[in-house]
Amino acid sequence: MEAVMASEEGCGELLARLSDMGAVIKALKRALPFTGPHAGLALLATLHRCGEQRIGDLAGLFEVDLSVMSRQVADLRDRGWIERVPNPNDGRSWYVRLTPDGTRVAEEALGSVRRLLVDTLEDWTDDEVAELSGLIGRLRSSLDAHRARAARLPRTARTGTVQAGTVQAGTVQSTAQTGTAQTRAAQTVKGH
Amino acid sequence: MEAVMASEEGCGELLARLSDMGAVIKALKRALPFTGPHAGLALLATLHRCGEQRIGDLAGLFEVDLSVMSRQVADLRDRGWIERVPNPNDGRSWYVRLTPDGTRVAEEALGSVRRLLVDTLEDWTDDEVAELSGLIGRLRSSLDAHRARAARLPRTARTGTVQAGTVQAGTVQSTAQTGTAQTRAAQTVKGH
DNA sequence: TATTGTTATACTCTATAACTATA
DNA sequence: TATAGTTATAGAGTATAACAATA
Repeated sequence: MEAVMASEEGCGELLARLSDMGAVIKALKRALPFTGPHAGLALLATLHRCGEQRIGDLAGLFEVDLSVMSRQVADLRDRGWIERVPNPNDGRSWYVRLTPDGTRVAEEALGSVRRLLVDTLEDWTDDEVAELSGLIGRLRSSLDAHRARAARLPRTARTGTVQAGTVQAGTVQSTAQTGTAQTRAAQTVKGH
Repeated sequence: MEAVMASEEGCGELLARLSDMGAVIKALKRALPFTGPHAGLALLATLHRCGEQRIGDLAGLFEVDLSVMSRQVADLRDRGWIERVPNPNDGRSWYVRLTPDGTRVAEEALGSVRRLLVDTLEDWTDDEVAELSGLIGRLRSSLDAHRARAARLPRTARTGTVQAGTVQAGTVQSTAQTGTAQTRAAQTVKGH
């Protein structure tokens, strides 16, 4: 046993901290003056950050069932904050993107939380914040990679729903971070 | 503007990662073979780690309303995993602690997630895991401190419910980590 | 009068299953 | 036959408010 690998002790401590993290997220949500479903705000934020996405990919990104994302999208559409555009390459799927109204709402709400966070982290350096962001990002990558591994090897073949959505989620994040989003033109409709 | 303080850019990035963290937590919960309410497992874990606690303190620790914690405690009590003991110093409040059955359930479930985490973090060093744990813990401390600041200064006095619960939460965690938990003897009952 | 905890009620988020439409 | 998405339904989890008991 070398001392380098992640130990059960270390992971036990991390587990306890994940509970803290859940509490922090809850507290931030509560402090947020946002007139709408809070789950929807996270969706707006992602669309604002990463550009238009397919509903299934968004479901994978947020680790929720496709039906849940479908409902959230419908809700935000009713509020006029997002719109669906047909996928020219596949008549079954849709791309979802912010409307101008949705962009405004997203920017206002995000600005508000961001300022709250800046105030909260008054004694943090930007490097420390970036370090935390980086480690969380890596945690998610590790999780996705682990599930990809588990999906390749194990007990006979699976349908692949979960893994596909999840692995794609990581991809979406990465491309979005490097600015590749907002590709794919709109129309060429078909049915819908 | 020095370059050290936490910037809006850095906090915006962290915000996006918090969403990732929410997804990770959801995924871990789902992967968990636990026959019971998942919110309850977090509660068992805390009692196992920190020893007996008052219901109100647990509510603050998890950032939920007292009524929510009361219901969760009742549920776990119905399952025989926790029990309440009267607080000899205050007839209104109760301490909650694991039963032997609850201890077993908690250890089994926690061991399972811990092993999953060890597998997932196969390319992390123990130091990196500790670094992430530390930063998350500090994030929570900063949030609590910020709310304590906000509660001291602002718009007239408040009742203090939120702050009290929250600040105490931090205290509970710290003492527990240094092994001070499991203090306070049981009985001397009164009414109940 | 304030605080600890419980209970009733309602609302949000979520998953499962059955369905439609397209590939 | 498989996949993308929708809808119906049910189950967690949560907050608000009204309540009881103790400080």
